[in-house]
Amino acid sequence: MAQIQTLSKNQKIILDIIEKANEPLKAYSILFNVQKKGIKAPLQVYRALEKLIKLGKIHKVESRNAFVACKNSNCEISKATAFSICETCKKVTEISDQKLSKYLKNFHDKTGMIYKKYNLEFYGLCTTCKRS
Amino acid sequence: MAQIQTLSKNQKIILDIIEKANEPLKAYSILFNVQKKGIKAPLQVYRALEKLIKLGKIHKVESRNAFVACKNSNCEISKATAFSICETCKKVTEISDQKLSKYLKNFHDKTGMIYKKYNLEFYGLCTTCKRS
DNA sequence: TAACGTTTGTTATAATATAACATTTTGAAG
DNA sequence: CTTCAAAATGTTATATTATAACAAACGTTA
Repeated sequence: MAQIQTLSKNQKIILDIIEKANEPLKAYSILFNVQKKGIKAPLQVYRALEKLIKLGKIHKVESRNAFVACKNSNCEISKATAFSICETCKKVTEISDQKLSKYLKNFHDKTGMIYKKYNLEFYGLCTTCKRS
Repeated sequence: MAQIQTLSKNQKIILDIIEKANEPLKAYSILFNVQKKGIKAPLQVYRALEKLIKLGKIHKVESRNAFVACKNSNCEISKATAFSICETCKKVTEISDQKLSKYLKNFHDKTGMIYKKYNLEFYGLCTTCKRS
């Protein structure tokens, strides 16, 4: 809550739109939505997005080039994200599974590489689309 | 081996370049590389890439918009991919870890969604960059 | 050969993202 | 309160990534 105060004008406007959407938004669709509020250029949107990602307020769904609000207070500043994506209805949901995140946080391979961050995207059929 | 025979001319050319590269290649850098071989348009490259992905010969590294040859005979036709990405030197390696892939293949969340596919990207520091 | 799916070739354009530069706002330190 | 630096803004231009739409050729296999 205190942190929201530190957001700038553009950042607030754009976070607000992303939070109110019930689906990931594309940068240019955000741009279209905020033009009435005086944000005219792509770069203004991309800059706000970049900052919001750094703050962990939003995530980028990489395989969709879309941006979604973080529903998980435990994302640890955008370091660890997992999504489920329905290939039929395109619905994207942030997965919040303690076991999964613990498993991945502790994962290390043979090479000895240090992992600071990950992004996981599952694709499949959601329960609604499964039925039909 | 038998399968490689069924690849078309463009598909072979493009797979060959991706396999010989020791890093993920961007579509337009592939395009640049094959122009001497008569492939002139982006669409020719993208079409071949799409097919090669379907066949599991290559993968797309989503967060990089780049394409890399599959080093894993057990990717099951591109259904399950995991990469490690060094944020310093940008090196991308396909992770081949039985336990990890088994864990993710069997993962299911509360929603009951069926997962047919996933893509996981770890970001961090590789051993070489760690030292310096 | 006829019919079909796949691949190719081509032009044009859509969609996504960043470079470069000038200016303004903000917040903390003196 | 002023000054300074960091952050944010505004703007134009351009780079990068990807697909639409259409016509033609190829390769099976009936």
